[in-house]
Amino acid sequence: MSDHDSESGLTRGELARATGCNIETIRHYEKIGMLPHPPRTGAGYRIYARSHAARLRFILRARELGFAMKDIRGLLGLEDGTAPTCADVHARTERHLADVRAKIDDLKRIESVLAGTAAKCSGDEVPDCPVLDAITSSFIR
Amino acid sequence: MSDHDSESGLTRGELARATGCNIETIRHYEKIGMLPHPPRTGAGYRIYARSHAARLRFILRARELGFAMKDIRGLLGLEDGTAPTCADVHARTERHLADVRAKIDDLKRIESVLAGTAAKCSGDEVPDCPVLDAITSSFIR
DNA sequence: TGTAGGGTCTGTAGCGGCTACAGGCTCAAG
DNA sequence: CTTGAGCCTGTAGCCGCTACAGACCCTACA
Repeated sequence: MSDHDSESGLTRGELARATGCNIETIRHYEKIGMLPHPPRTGAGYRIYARSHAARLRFILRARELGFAMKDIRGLLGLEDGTAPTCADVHARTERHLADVRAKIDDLKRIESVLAGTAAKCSGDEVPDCPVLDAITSSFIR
Repeated sequence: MSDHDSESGLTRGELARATGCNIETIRHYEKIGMLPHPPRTGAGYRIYARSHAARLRFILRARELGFAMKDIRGLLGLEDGTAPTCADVHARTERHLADVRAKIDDLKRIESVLAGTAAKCSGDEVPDCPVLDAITSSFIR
């Protein structure tokens, strides 16, 4: 590109490759305000700086950690426009941690039901199956 | 309703209450073929029999167990139109069980990251936060 | 200098799995 | 006969992307 001077910015595709993010997702995050509008070349190409890459990586890792989009917004200070305090972050993290633990418990219950019924299953070529019976009659929680 | 004779069928609302399912979801499941088209009254009201209720409960419980929609279709014999054999069900269940276990592992990793960083957090009214640092620099898996 | 091929731009539509209307009919109770 | 609840239909919206189509632009090579 015409103004790709030395080690300056990244194109959208380069940012995508650098972060492992889908290229379209970058545009999406910009549209919903998770990423700031980057400057553009004369021809309209987006040019991303290190700060954009850092922010995108932050979002992707928070996502990996299972934070909901609105929590990520909060962590980024996008809700009220001010950087969150450590106390804010702590509260949000504790809440999310509780959710994660609850989900682990749910899944463990599910696991035991599945493991228990699957073990009873003959694996035969018959239509009568203990797993189906278990789904038909078992209650979770 | 005019033909609500003794212990015959349920209306959509009654089925919803009887199963705990959202009333609109019932129509949705019919539309996507998870529930058969029920007979109708002269005025066009759906009338559900015991078999419909049983099938809907099956779907809801399979959903609680975390089965994906296409697996539920399989368990219901909707994929090839024939009742699944015990072997089919077993295979599907084992696959799902593996997914569940993988998800539990993921969440446990997430839990330990969150718990570890949250513990370091002062909870002060400052903007500098170890949780944010952790998200910025930690890699999952 | 021309051209081929990649990359990027925009807007819009689609995914799954529901959920929530609006606007009209029908039913049962008072 | 009226009132209010329930049901009918179709359609639109939700989230968080993802995938186009059709146009433009940039680089490399002949």
